[in-house]
Amino acid sequence: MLTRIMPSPEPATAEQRILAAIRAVPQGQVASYGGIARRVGLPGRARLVARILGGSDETGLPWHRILRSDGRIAFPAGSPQWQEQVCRLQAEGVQLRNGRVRIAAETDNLDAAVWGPLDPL
DNA sequence: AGAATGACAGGAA
DNA sequence: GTTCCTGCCATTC
Repeated sequence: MLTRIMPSPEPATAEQRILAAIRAVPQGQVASYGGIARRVGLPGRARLVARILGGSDETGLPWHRILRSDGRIAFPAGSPQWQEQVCRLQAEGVQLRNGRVRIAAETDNLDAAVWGPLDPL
């Protein structure tokens, strides 16, 4: 049989891969929209990640661990969603300062700070 | 088909 | 350090 053929490196749709990458972010850790996009082989599609995230109603999806590239929460400061995200992050021990994640001085890269040396970003 | 919009990113001021 | 402006992609009017 030729069943062993698995030509496509990406098993699912872009949406599937993106959601999977988001689910993979461990508790107490965060990642950026652009970083997620890169991890699933979609460089430059940060806004697509945002759209998928907002469109998904999946429960248990760690949407609150996804931040902007500068570590700032994407929602308008003070909005209900913003406050919700702040609460969830703090509950996981993420240090925030004015709705912005405090990043270790050593790593200026948000994703590297938390995801560690997984792969080059 | 062209214009506007959005849970973005990066560089300039 | 911050704010502002421009570039990008995909979707919706």
